[in-house]
Amino acid sequence: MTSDVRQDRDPAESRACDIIASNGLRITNQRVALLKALLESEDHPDVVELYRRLRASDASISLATVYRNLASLEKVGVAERHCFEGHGARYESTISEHHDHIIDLDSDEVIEFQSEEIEQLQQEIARRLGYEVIHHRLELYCRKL
Amino acid sequence: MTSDVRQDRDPAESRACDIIASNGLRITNQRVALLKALLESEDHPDVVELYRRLRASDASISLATVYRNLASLEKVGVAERHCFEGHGARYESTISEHHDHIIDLDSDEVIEFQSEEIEQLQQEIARRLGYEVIHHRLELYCRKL
DNA sequence: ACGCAACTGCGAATTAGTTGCAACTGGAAA
DNA sequence: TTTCCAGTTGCAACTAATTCGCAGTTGCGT
Repeated sequence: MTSDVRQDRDPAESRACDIIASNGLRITNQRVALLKALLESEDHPDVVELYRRLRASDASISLATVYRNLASLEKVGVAERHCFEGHGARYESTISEHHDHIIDLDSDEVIEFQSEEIEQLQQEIARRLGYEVIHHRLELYCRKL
Repeated sequence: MTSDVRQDRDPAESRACDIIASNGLRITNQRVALLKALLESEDHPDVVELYRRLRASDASISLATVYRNLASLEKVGVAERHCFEGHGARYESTISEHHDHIIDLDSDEVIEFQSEEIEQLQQEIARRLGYEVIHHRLELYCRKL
């Protein structure tokens, strides 16, 4: 191999690799390439789009590997799968801050937002019903004003 | 036909039929049977489960018809499709009050709740970002306390 | 350097949902 | 009520999305 997988310049990448490794998964070239692709993505790419981007630098990576690694990264909590209405599965890394999504119904654009206030209300509601929130998912389907 | 489709005893059913008809869709036996199945469901059945329930009273209904009618009912706003994590598509009728969902991660049970406060916060956040909320989706993945 | 379980590419298989088509049927108009 | 036809249906074939088996490869602990 010509590139050394362990050169973790990006702190987010290094952090993610620690999580991956500490879950007993190996740091493979394909895995790291996928991780990088996710970390670099400003958008919320679907599986085939990620596959396309990865093939740009590694023509031999297979779609099955992309699927398998997305599942692995999701399992250890490094990636998140979204299934917005009317679309297939889309992914993003979860290394940055947690956020929820606004989906522009006209342009399909996805905008991220955070609200500590909503998160607290969610926990309060759950607690009132005898539950603890492990994670959540909030999608606002919107149109421009 | 032995049963008259127009005998709308249930006001919810009758209301839904009005919406369906006013959207140019026909009130067919299969459609009404599906609607009834959804209105009667306390749970959030998936497509095959609905198919199973419908076949109990009409052995000739086809899975394709169930798929097509679920899409129709969703399009006119009478049914809602959910895609909770780790599960396939599940449906419920939207004739009753709007609500969001708590998903019990251990039992897969789904609990419904409402929060006017959260809804208002959502609208406020969207407005601040230049958007109007058309509809939304909030899922709390929880464990019992 | 060694050994082996984890991982990978490939293509076949599976699952979920859609579609073409000929026959059927609501329901509006006559 | 009768007619008429676009909307609807069952069936089977089909597509898209995802998973799986397998043989060969490769991280990485020792």
